[in-house]
Amino acid sequence: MRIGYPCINRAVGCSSASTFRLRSYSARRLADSVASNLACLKRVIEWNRDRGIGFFRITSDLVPFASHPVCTYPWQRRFRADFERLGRLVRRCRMRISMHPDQFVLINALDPRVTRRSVRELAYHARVLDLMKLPLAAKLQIHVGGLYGDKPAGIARFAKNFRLLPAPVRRRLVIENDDRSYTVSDCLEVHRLTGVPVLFDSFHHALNSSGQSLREALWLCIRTWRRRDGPPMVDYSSQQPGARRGAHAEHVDIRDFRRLLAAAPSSNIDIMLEVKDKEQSAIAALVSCRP
DNA sequence: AGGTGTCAAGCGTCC
DNA sequence: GGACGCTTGACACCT
Repeated sequence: MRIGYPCINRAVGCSSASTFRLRSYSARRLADSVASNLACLKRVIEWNRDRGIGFFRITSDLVPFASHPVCTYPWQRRFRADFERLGRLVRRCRMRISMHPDQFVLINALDPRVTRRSVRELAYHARVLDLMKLPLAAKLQIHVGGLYGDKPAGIARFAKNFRLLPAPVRRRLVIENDDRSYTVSDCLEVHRLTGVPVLFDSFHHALNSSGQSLREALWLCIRTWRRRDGPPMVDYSSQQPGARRGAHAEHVDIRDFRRLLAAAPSSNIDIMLEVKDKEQSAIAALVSCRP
């Protein structure tokens, strides 16, 4: 089992997500940002490796505006060697990598222009993982998408558009149950139609349940992962006491976290802690698992 | 140097 | 119809 955290490391003292405003776009600005982001990403991966953290989500801001028409800079060619070096580092320490394109990415949008932009954005994410030469176990996780007042139609549209995705995207894509629209059962239906693995989010399941117990939902999702997809990924977070329902906790609640571990059928899963203090909670969770 | 309004993209919810 | 939240953090302009 590997434990990880998303995107930002507050301890290492640099950011791999530095960006700028669209108005300030220039080839120079982009190249400088990417160079600085990649240098920081290397430091973060080494930081994780040295502390036994084997799972990490790379920020979508690694290459700012990568899928925007304004970005004509050949960043893939310019930074090819840097991506390859990073990929070698990741593979050497057997680290698991994921990415999570943000809420604007909708495979099942009603507006075909939105879907088109989403595919471009997904292609950028897949390109990053491909440039690093990471195995297919390095995944892109998204939600099923918009509801538009008709869930069965939303699921059908996802399944239809999934088949049209470029292969580099399709083979890395996984879907995650979300906190208000598509439940674990809905995601399992999408899996039945498309074969796409389901990433179980324990907090979202608690907020937007389809009736299964934690254990049952976890097992059902785990079964959707094939060997080539790598160990099933799971997102974990908990409610911040006193905050808005759905607000992520400041720090991991170790007792709650252990409930998730106890529900798992084996240790062959990778768990991402979506907690505000990021690497600190990952370390705390790791320590709690040690005998 | 420090304060703060605002930032590419879309949905659903609440007012 | 508009503000807000979503993995929010940090950019960029203001004083």
